[in-house]
Amino acid sequence: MVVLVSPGLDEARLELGKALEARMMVTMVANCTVSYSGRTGSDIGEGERLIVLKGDGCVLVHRGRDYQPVNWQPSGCVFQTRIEGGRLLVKAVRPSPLETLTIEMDRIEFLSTFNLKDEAEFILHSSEEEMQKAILAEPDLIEQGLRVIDFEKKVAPGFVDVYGVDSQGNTVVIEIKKDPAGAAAVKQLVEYLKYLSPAEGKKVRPIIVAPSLAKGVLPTMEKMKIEFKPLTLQKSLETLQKRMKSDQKALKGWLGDAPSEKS
Amino acid sequence: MVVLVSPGLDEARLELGKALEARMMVTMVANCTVSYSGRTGSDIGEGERLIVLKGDGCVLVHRGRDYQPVNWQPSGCVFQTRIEGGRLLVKAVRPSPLETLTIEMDRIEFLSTFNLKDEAEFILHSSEEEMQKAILAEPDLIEQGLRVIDFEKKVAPGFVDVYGVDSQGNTVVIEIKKDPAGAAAVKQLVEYLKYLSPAEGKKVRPIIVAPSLAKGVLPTMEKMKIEFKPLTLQKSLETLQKRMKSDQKALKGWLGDAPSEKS
DNA sequence: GCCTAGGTCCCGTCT
DNA sequence: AGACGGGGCCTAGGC
Repeated sequence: MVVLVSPGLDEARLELGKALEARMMVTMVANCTVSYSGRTGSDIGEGERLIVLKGDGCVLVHRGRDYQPVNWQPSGCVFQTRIEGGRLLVKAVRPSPLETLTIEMDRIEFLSTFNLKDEAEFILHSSEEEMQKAILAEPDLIEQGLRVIDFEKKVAPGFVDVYGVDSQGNTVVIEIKKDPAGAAAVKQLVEYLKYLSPAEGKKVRPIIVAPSLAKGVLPTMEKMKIEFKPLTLQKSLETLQKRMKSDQKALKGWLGDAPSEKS
Repeated sequence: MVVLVSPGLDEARLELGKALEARMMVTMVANCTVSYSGRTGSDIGEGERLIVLKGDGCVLVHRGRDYQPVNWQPSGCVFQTRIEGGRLLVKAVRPSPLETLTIEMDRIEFLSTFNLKDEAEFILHSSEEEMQKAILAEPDLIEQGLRVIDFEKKVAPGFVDVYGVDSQGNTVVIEIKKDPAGAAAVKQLVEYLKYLSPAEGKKVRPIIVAPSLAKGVLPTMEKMKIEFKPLTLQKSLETLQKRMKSDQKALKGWLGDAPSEKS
């Protein structure tokens, strides 16, 4: 770890180069201008900003406010540094699509480099995927007798979340949303319908599964005969939890209560 | 500006509190766990991360790699700090939607606080808007004789980018895309067509203006009789540039070559 | 490489 | 407030 307060440009460039070489993270606070050129272009004049360069080749330039960086570059960039006209220039070039971020610093308040030890796994509890898992594990969440045939099924250009048949032999097409389902969700489902046919003498039943419906969509849904089945993340998680417990119990039974091996 | 290297928890909490009170930016590097609870939930175990807290109440927790923060909170949060069980806890609570981010640090490598002076304006040279401006300034970019009547014209489900008449009196409806136009662009344009009628004995001519077309859309476009006019952002910018120069020349002429005032 | 869809998307804008 | 669309969106998964 290196911490420099108000380093000279040469000193800063030296540490910066060493750190980038070693794939370390660098944070700087500097008075700078930033310009971007690529898919579009941008410019911002002089100001003090926090600059973060990571070992995987991404860049963040943050102002004193706002969640979003004012300029950035995603992972995979090649860095160059050089001193020119009394300024420290840092270029981050992304090869594809070709994009260039250029930071020109004339006064560096502060520079530090770190090697962050972090092997932890990130666990996100629940999203659409959890709802899908719950439906696959327990189709009765939607309705009794539903059998799931496929999921993430490819139709024309897109993917049906869950695809199955109901107890009457009708085709069931489910679009899952974790947030209140709006017009976009309905449109998506309607689009899929064009490419799906029911069995002989049967119907296709499009169903939106979501915690609730946005306000304007009811008329369209009625017109298109789309059904709505409320399901929350909460409920999905509970279902999966229960399922896991009963699976464990079943496993115990199979193994005669012996503790299972660890992988 | 304050810079502390390996501060104790109490010292860190003191500086943190002072900085947050003063709406300054704080950056820390610490061994920590982070948990989030709100629209969904997440957890991550022990690891060293870069933590940024800004004066407008947003938080970023960055790992050693990846462009995106592993955890975050947008602007508008209320911060709380406290020491508990040998750890420094920082909570960032967002009132609506109610979400809580909790960072528990047990070893702080580094803490710094800054007051960033930055009044610069951010200028994005970009995108659809420049292309639209270019077309409005020079309709001949699309075809000779085109007259623009309106832009961002409201029709039932959205806004028509540019709306005009061609030299034959046909209605022209233009959808602009800065990227290769895909199925979505075609669909959007088709949607608008339902709500637009041509003049007596005339046609409605839908035109997609984009640098190129995505691969699958040609059949649909032919079927729907949608025209394609290639236009790049580059070309648009050149046109606007030229336009600006000629405007300046005209202005100079008006002012008798006097240098224009600075605002 | 392109295309599709999701995200704790974030963000502005309008009703 | 909710709803809708755009973003240099980013990112993951298929093909």
